[in-house]
Amino acid sequence: MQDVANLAGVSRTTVSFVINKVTKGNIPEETQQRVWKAVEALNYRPNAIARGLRAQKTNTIGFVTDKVATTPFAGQILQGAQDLAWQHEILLLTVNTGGNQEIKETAVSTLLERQVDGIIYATMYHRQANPPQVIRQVPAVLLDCFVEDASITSVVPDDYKGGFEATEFLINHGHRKIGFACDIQDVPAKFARLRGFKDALAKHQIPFNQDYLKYGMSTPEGGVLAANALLNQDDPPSALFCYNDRMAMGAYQVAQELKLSIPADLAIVGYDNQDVIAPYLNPPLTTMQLPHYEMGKWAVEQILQLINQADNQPQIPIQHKLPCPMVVRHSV
Amino acid sequence: MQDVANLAGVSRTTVSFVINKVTKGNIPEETQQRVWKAVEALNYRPNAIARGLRAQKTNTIGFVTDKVATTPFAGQILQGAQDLAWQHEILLLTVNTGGNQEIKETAVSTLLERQVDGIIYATMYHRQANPPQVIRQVPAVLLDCFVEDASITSVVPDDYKGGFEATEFLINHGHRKIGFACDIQDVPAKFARLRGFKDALAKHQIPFNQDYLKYGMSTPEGGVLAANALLNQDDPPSALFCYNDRMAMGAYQVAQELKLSIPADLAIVGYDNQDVIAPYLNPPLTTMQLPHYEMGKWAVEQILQLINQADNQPQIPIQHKLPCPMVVRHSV
DNA sequence: ACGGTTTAGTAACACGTTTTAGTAACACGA
DNA sequence: TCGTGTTACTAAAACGTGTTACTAAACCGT
Repeated sequence: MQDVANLAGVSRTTVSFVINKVTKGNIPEETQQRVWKAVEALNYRPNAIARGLRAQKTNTIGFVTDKVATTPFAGQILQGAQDLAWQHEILLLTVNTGGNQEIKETAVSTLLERQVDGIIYATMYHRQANPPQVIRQVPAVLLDCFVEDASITSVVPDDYKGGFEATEFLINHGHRKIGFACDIQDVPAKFARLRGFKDALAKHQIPFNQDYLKYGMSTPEGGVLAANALLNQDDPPSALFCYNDRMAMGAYQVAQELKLSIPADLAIVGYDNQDVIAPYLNPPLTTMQLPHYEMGKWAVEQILQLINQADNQPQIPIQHKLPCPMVVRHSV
Repeated sequence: MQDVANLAGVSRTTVSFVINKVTKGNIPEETQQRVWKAVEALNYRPNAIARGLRAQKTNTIGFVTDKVATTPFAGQILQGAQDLAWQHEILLLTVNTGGNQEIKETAVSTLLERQVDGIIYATMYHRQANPPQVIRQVPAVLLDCFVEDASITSVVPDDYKGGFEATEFLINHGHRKIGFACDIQDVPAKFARLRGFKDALAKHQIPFNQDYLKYGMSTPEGGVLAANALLNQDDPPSALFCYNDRMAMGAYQVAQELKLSIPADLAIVGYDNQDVIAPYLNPPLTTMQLPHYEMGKWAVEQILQLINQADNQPQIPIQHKLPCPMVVRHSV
């Protein structure tokens, strides 16, 4: 910067004013030109580290994930977060913990050492989480997870509404006998989707039938299991709502074995809109899309708000839900 | 830091010596204890930004990707890079450009402004790339891509060897009539795998048959196209090597339509080991795994080496290839 | 007692910015 | 001629570290 100042024949202060477009510096156009020429000539690039030290603000957001590799959704979350951050000239410092509790703690500490302006704490499926306490020292948003006492702003998919709409979609296509191939694990998404399922039935005066609710692991194998249980009974359902696309994949297999044609003999709706599965099943699967990209964006948006009002008295933390839009293909 | 010094009754210098374990400071054990107590009591956390400014080293590596969301591989690359970086207390500053050339330029500039110690430039499939020139101002490694003149260190999958081994695996299982469902696009991976395919045939004195080489897009639809062309001819192949798992998925569909049972009537080998496809096809697909995780690790390893010898005269850039291990399932 | 060495520590500068407070030079009106 | 206001600019103090060069005291061997 001193070199630029020398070349332009001004002081460092003036260079700073010009570069940062500080108008109250009152720098005439002609001088500004001189400075820019010098910047150009010397290929000068301001040092963001020094700037961060002085400004006490690094334009960096920490992004903590549990498992990034084992899920195809991570990329979408990250992309949403980055796209919005980029617009505000903010970069993401990413750490993933592999679910290891100790690493979680040190990850957040490390990010704080690096003076990030905020932290996004993301999990790869909708669940309750226990982020380290130190995360509260800085604006934070939980993504795809939440804390029990709702004391930290969080954003998750609206699984209830998704379950409701998926079911209603089947009803609106004339189905009355609708089975639910449900995840056997106790996760928030399961309970919400199941409630949505039941409420949609109730809304249309369809009694809930316990025989139309079967469980399996949230894998293709689990889908085979649940679909077999659902379809191999007297008076089987004519439509299946599957907890996720992988279970739906299993249901497709069962349908094929039973010589049921989709959607003529059996309608199927999945969940997740997993991009390597749903479009490539035969026929392509109608499913509910998880708003990963949108959650990423929302989280950054919210962090920015929190940062910009950080000095004011703390707002009460928002618990936000984003809708899961339906992707209609050909399985209904 | 001053507060810690006051509480421990020493100077800032001493605190710095203790925290950084600078032995030539000659600080006796007892004083060190006092300092650590004070650090603990005040919950002091060193400011990595200030440290970075002073040390002219930020322990940060920039990670530039083209498209992270549209591929399930991104997570594995990132994970590999992060795992190794974390061991060295280095964090990753990630930017993804969406393939936009202008964003590429500013992305690298932004990273340089932030004084990253090195830059990894990753693409999501093996190809030639044109990273911005400014990337050369700092240790850099290309991941899954390369520049024409080999002037930047790079790491890519060994597609030739992968194609060779996949083909030889089929030969060793008794197949002589082996078809290749090949990508129609001109990408480096295609040429390398095809060369591997031909060389494996040659090694075993099997003449290359032009009718056993058919093209299609690298999608399930493309797989259907190529597999149909390969199988609907007189004397069709008894085994198929597919350019990737998605094309293999299409081949499975064709096999089903032709009532060919896999692997009895038709053996299939894929490529990529895409985790939501390969294990869930019926039967599970034998395929070549792309070394994404390993490439991530290798890139960081290499960057660290480059950083630690940055003052010496420049080494000649390495062009590294990592093997694609075979994942044997039940399609052969 | 004395010179030299070790021990235990500190003062002060440097890293590259931003920003506050201030100053010369000049214009203008009375 | 003087006071006031504006314009164009700068000196210097932060921001929080790491490190070099230095010192005062204690110790040691002769």
